[in-house]
Amino acid sequence: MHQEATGRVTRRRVRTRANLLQAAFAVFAAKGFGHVSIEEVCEAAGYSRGAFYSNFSSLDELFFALYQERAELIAEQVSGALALDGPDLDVPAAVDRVTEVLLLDRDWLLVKTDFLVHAARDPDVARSLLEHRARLRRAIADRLARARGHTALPAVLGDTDGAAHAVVAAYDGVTVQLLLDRDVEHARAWLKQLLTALLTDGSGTLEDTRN
Amino acid sequence: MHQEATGRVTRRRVRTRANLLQAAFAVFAAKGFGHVSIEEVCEAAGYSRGAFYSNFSSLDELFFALYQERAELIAEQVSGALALDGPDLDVPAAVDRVTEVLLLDRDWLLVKTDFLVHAARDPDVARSLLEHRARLRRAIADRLARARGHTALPAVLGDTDGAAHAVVAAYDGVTVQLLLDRDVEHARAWLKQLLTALLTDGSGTLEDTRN
DNA sequence: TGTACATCAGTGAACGCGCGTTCACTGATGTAC
DNA sequence: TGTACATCAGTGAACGCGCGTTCACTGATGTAC
Repeated sequence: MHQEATGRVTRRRVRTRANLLQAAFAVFAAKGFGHVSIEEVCEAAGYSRGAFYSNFSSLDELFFALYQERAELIAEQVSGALALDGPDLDVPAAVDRVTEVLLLDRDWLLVKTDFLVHAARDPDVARSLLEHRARLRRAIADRLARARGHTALPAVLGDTDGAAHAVVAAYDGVTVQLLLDRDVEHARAWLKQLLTALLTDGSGTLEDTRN
Repeated sequence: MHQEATGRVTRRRVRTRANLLQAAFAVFAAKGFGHVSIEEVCEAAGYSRGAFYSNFSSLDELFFALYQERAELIAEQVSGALALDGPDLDVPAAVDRVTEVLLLDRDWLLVKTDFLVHAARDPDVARSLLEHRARLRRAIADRLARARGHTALPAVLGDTDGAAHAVVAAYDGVTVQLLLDRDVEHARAWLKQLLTALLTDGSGTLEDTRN
């Protein structure tokens, strides 16, 4: 690594690292990880290239740190949105709040998808991403389990764990469409519809939100 | 463009172009579009860099041509899988066949996802990808419409068009998981389960196919 | 709190490689007779 | 079918730039007293 064996971390270092990560996020979102040079990140952050090498050993390492940081943030927001209802879950309200968080930031969706294709080619990175997704699913499944009895899940998906899987798949699927058509409102409505369809017994017809 | 105004296209040219595209596909799949140089594509195809410039003006242009070609191929296979049943659609059988085609080739999923992040940053490319997706959805919706009455669709998704949207979203969602865990059998079972859940009224519980 | 000193963090110049791009050339292909 | 000629397609050397990587140096930061 780059800090000495003492484990000493100065404030300056923390600040520089944060600045580099923030600048990298913007540059990655704008141009795509594959088309970004170390030089560009440093320029955007206002540092020389030496500063980069003092904090990271490669763009890959920075990208990994960046993803971890942001994914952690999102995971907390989702947990927060799921926790608001007290002990019993109000499924439609929770769907609304989670949908809001998940599709808030196009830049994040871009960077997240860049990270996906990156992880798809590196088993170690993939494992870490899979673990992150598994944690997210577990949080959803746990929350759904607490709501059972109040709102019945459709049997086709199996248990709450199956439902959580389906929620994540729906999120990923809607993300793809949103990345292409840039229509956030439509994506949100569509995701709400999908999630509601998946999480409630299909007794009510929803309004049509498609193009 | 690169051929003269005459529109004359020699066989040699066709062959070279096809060789370059095929080599590019392999190289893109292995390393990712963002990490591939023109030089690498030429080396893989066994041509000099001049040959590349004689056929394409940039890697972006080649990538676009490559995507169009392959996507067309897949679309035909899907259409074929949907058409096998004669006038009336056997939903479960069709789901099996389509699932088989869609998740057959990991390399294609990788390249396709690379193309997605590429398109997400270029509105012109995005439009073309959206049109391709719309065509695919229309084919699905048309086919579903012909099966109605035989197999009822769940009302929550709206009409056949809504169902087609959901099918594509499910495909995209499962693709993400497959890219990470590389478990094709699991992905296939999971996609079948999702599609069946989406396309039939949820009266039967399917076996559990998750990890 | 202030000063002296040691260590650290970031600078910016330098080096060199990979590769994008061009182009004069030559062997391959197609056409006319 | 064969030959002569014109045009085309791909070659490979050359140029130069962008940028990854290194490193001696210096201002910044933290510590000891």
